[in-house]
Amino acid sequence: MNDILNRPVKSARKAKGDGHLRRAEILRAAERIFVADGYEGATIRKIADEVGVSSTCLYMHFRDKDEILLEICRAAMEQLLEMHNVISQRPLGPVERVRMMLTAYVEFALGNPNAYRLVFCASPLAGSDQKQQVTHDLGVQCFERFSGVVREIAAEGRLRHGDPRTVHQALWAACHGLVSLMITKPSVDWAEPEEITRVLIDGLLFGLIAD
Amino acid sequence: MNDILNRPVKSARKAKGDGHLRRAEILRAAERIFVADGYEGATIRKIADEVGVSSTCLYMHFRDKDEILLEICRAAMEQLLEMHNVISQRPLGPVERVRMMLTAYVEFALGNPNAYRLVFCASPLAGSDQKQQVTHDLGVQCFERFSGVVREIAAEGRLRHGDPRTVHQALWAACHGLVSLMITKPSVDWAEPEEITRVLIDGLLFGLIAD
Amino acid sequence: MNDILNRPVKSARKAKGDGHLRRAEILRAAERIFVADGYEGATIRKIADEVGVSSTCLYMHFRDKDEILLEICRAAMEQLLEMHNVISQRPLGPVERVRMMLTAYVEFALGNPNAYRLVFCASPLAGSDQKQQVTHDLGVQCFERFSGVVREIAAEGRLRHGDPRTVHQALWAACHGLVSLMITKPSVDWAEPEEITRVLIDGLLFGLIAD
Amino acid sequence: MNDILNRPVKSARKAKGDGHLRRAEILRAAERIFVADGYEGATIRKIADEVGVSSTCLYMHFRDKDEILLEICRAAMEQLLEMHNVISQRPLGPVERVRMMLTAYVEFALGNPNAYRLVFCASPLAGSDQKQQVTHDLGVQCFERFSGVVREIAAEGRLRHGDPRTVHQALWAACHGLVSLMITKPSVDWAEPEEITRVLIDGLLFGLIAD
DNA sequence: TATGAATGAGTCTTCATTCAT
DNA sequence: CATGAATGAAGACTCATTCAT
Repeated sequence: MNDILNRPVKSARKAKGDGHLRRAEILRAAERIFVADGYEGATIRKIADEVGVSSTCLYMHFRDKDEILLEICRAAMEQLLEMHNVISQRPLGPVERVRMMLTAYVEFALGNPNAYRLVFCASPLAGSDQKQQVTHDLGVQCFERFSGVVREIAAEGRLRHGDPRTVHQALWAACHGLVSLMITKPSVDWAEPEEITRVLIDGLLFGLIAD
Repeated sequence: MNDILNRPVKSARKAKGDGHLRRAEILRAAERIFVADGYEGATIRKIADEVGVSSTCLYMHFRDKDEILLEICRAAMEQLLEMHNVISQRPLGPVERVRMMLTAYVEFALGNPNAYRLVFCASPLAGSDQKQQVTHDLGVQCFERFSGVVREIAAEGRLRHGDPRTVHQALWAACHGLVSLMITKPSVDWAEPEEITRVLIDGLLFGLIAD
Repeated sequence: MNDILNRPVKSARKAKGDGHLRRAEILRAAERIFVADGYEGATIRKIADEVGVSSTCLYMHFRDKDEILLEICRAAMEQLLEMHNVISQRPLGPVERVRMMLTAYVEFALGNPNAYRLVFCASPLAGSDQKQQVTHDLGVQCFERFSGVVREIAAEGRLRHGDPRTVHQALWAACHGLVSLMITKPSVDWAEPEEITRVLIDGLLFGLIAD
Repeated sequence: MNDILNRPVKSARKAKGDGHLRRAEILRAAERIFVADGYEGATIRKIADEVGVSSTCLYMHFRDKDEILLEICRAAMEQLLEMHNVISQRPLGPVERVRMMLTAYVEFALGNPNAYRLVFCASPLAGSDQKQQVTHDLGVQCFERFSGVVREIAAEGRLRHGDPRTVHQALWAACHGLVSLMITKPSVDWAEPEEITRVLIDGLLFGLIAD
């Protein structure tokens, strides 16, 4: 599959690295499978095969299946949160910051479709309590980042309709819709991502926020 | 060996009717389970028990599990399409018709969350080819309904930004985002459905379409 | 393995009987395996193989592994209890009844070593709560049968040492010891079962009960 | 290839001593676990964790799991045999020596319930050949200790019933029954251990041996 | 002497599906 | 039209054991 044949074969067993690497390798494989086959389809065996190790081996690095998938989410979401932190501290007007945040959100999601889906598209009905709790928390945490800046705008009396919470949720939802559809319906003849993102966000901000 | 043929057929279990009714009955039961437990949770056994027949019996009416769930989707989507048809023929301006369509779309999705999810949130990569094809077709068909009316608006030169396709996709995506988030994140403290729907759609239309 | 080749082969699947028989057949096979390999060694697969069916098939007749083993115990213990009931109602003196009961107990155990072991030799630490409860209840129920008749003897003032409970427990324990050792240590050069049973019981009764 | 010999042995983990001590340490840990969780519950991992070393390490001191557990039994049984040796050499009448031996046997078993169980309650059919052989030998060896003294009594013509072998086996069996029941049925409302032991042994000796 | 990493065989259980009647 | 009985493939997970260092 890769250039394994060129490396000096030291043993029948894999001896790739020292633990830390193997863990990361499993996470990458799990993410690929999860992306391709969904949560239920991402079985321990498939992941193990993809890595090229035994199923048992996964249990040396993760307590159980959930821990693997959850770890994927956590890692991805942290990036998103960090991006929002950076934007928050820029010396810009609130509308501009919201625009940047939403744009970053869309870009992030399109660049990390798998993790995005696990956190934002998975049914809350399915899966263990633990999983629910973690994905829910991640989602909410992320969502809350928009909250402050929208309230700033509201404080300036610039909301055309609705209260801050409603506007905040509507903005988030619209962006989520764009990315989730583009991810799950790739066969649709979508407009250029940047173009449609701009149209959607500009339209929304123009429609909801007064000068 | 088995004198069952001589006994007056008076099934202890069910004597509902012949065939057509049974099929519908299965669909209703399957929908209930599917709504309650999601796709993976809707096992053949559960459905059969809910109907009160043997698992084998389901296979007399449907080829396999997918066919059952897909049939549920098809039925649901037909309602949505029909609603759009009705709206299309109303003697109203195009913007008004778009507003009604989007509103109806959101209401429909919130009222049929599981069918909606199967069609619009499931990964297109997962599942059987048949399922993929069907859900994809249903989704696209539904999406196309918006297309005409947006082009009408564009023909009147009223689009503030973007070409008709982009606007059309943005509108759809925004509504999809609202419903899919409300469905998958019920624990979020959502604004009133009607209020947020109105804010989102009005904001979008105001932002994207000029008078 | 057996004369299966001579029977008219009707189908690749087994079609032995109508459910009731299969259940009994599984119980018999499970008992054989359990006897040979102990509780942990009696795996679902081994039992299924012994019966000649798939593992899955066992789950059509029993909820889980415990239910199988427990059913074996229950059935066996009922025989023992019934024997004691019969003896209780004989018009004999209490010492004679106790002697018969103990003798019957030993004979039963030697004739049903497997079930006996599951109920009386299995560690109370191992296994599910359900299993513990059931085997414990069976054991206690059985043990209690001796209780009444020993109290009768005590009421006649004929106990040489100890209170009724102590004597009762000592009698039971001694018989249990005999059978459990004969079962678990077959390689010991045991005296004739009837002879040693008689010597033990007569010795005990003589030693503990005055004329 | 391995310069470990040149390094100053100063294990970061444990520097308890060299080999002999570690072996003993493992045995103690294994016994704790074995006592708490039974044979099947005493996994290699648990034992290793209890000691604070890796699982692999156990294999440097013992061939396999059985060897560990067997060693525990052997050690325990040696104590019992030693006790019997001491009693044998006391200048007492044979009946008195038998009484002391049986009492010591019961006390020992109640004090070492899990070792006792492994040797005397485990099915001889289950488990590896090695284990069978060892536990069997231990059991028999222990059993034989009673033999001589009972023959002494018989030589004095004091057996009320049965031949020496039968009486010998009956005595042993009764004591085994008491301890094995008390061990496996702790929830029974047992009489005081000393009281019931005395009643059982005195009753038996009185019933089987004439003055 | 000890380890971290890995394995293969095995555990129970559940699922969609099919056969013979 | 419907069933009871059965199946094979797969699920997650655990165990004793063994490499290479």
